[in-house]
Amino acid sequence: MSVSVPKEPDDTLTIGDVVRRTGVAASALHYYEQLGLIAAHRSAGNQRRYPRHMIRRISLILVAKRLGIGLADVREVFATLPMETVPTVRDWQRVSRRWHTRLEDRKREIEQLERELTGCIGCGCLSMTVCQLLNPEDELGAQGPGPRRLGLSADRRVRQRRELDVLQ
Amino acid sequence: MSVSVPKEPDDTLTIGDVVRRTGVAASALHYYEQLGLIAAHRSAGNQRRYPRHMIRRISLILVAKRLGIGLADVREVFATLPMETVPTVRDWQRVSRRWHTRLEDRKREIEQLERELTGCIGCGCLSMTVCQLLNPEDELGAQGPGPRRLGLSADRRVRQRRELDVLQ
DNA sequence: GGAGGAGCTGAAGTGGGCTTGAGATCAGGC
DNA sequence: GCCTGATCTCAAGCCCACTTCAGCTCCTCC
Repeated sequence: MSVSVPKEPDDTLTIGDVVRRTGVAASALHYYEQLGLIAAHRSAGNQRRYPRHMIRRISLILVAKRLGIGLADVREVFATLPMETVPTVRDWQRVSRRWHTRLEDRKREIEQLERELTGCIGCGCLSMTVCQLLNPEDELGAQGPGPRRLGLSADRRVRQRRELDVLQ
Repeated sequence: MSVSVPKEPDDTLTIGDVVRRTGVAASALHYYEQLGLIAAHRSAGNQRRYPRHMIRRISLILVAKRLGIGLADVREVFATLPMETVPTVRDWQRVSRRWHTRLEDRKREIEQLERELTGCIGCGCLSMTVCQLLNPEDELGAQGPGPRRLGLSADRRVRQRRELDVLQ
């Protein structure tokens, strides 16, 4: 805003520049701005002018997407990062460690599923004897009226949390 | 339909039974039916009556969900399974192997990300020297006008399909 | 035979992460 | 000064996997 640094033309990027450099569509950038994930100064004619370091924020958003992290969560993390300046190495380490943990959780989840699935291939699960994946109806029925569910709720995000609950 | 087996009351399940046994909401079952993933006979009063083996299909849908597989893909796989009878061990092995492959792909993806992220934590990426994750703008800029993107497509589903395309 | 819970249909709503469209303004090269 | 392409805003639309709702019928038990 009232930064004393004079804005030279090379100092900032137009939205088109950012689109070309990141591959993120202008409409997505608008959307991220709406969510408060990124910000831009405006030209005299009300056009967005991005400081160069904003590219890094956008890169982080893209990383988060690859990690399967929702924008709401990204927002939370970004709330701790400076919007007007380049984040420090410490900032980045904090974020990347946090996301690394997430990643490991997801990996553990997948490995669990993999074990179950591998077991199933071997055991010929359709006989429904000891399969963990295809929870047999008969056992369910035999367990009485208590609703022993398969433990999978509707929403993906909720589901992931549940599985984490189970695994930890 | 014109199956000669007499329908004894115990032979089929009401939608409520299925809900209790699988934990899947009735509305979701309606939806799956709409998509052709499951089917039910109807009572004289137009109520759904599920053959017992339909529980297995539903279990498979739940497994697919845990694997992050979309219903469209499930549908594709289900097209090769018998709707009116219990699938064979071979059928199940085919499906589970297919999904197992998927799972491994996803795991490899995560491991790749993990490596990148770990590397980044160590290298202090904010200096933007050799980071694979935070693709430095300067390098991009130095590479000339060619749109060297970050290589991350918009949609998760599209991305998954892309990966399949690449891997198969 | 009556009460009340279970089930039916079709349409609309939800949420995340955007895209598309309309209609207008801005920026920069000739 | 003009033309063209870039950009602006706001609203609406889209896809997926469901859920919710309204208004009605069915089934079971007493």
